[in-house]
Amino acid sequence: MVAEGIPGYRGAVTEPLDPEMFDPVCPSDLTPIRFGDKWAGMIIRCLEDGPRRFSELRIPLRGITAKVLTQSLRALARDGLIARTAHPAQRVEYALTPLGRSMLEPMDAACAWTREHWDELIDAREASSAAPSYGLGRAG
Amino acid sequence: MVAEGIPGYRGAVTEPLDPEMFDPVCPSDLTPIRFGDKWAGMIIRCLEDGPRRFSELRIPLRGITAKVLTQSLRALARDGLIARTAHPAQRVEYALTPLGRSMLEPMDAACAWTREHWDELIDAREASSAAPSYGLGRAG
DNA sequence: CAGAATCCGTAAAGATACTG
DNA sequence: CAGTATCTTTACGGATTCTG
Repeated sequence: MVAEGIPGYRGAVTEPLDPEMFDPVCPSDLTPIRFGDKWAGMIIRCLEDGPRRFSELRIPLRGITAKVLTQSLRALARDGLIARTAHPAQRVEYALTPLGRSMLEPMDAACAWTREHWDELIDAREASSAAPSYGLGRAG
Repeated sequence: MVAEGIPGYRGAVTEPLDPEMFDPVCPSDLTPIRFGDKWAGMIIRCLEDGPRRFSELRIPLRGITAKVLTQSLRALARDGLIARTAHPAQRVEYALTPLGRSMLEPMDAACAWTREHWDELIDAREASSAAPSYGLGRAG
């Protein structure tokens, strides 16, 4: 298809984009690499080694307020990624569900990618901050 | 170590969380599964099959304004994930760089996870909307 | 301790009009 | 076509105070 190409077009000849490719409100498309809110990933990571208490979570999540932490925990619980358990005496714990734990795999893949390409990312940023043309290219 | 455990604690005995585990401003920790802004992932996905024009990108990105698309494209270019090329006659194309293309791998992993667990996610949401207790558990 | 309720500032996003 | 400029709206997160 599109065998003839487009007049004057020298790039790759590709199919037009599907206008509905992001239409169904489906996270597998909508959030290709963006699960949850700002804190979700970090919370999941904090629960990796076992259940944690509310106050315990606030330590590495530097400066997160109780409100925001509560909101994030609730959102994760709503999606079945974590479970809340109230023990006697003001003790509440949060733990990964099997579903939540399974999320560690794609998370690790994302972290590995960032580590692998960290230098390239830094270099790109430095290059673009040096030249305020942020990578504007001109085709001759 | 923590061999004795915590008095009255019946869960898993785990090391305390490292207070500095998210301290270095390093995306590999900070953004375990959250690259870029709201649109970054979708833009990367749109460029998977080859270069695309500005207007072309606006189609599947339903309703994105020129301003927001410009901002997102600029941010991606700044990080070296996409390249901008201005062809003659008001024709500007955006294409994945090798670095940007390499991001498709972790993105695919994330998408695959979501597809695999889609039903569980839906079920969890329905269960929590049915019972407004959003998964509050009580330990006996 | 584990939140809930309220107020507030910023920043992201959207609408609209305009430009080379 | 590919943006820019400006204004308005909204969402997000933070600070503070209060409660069982």
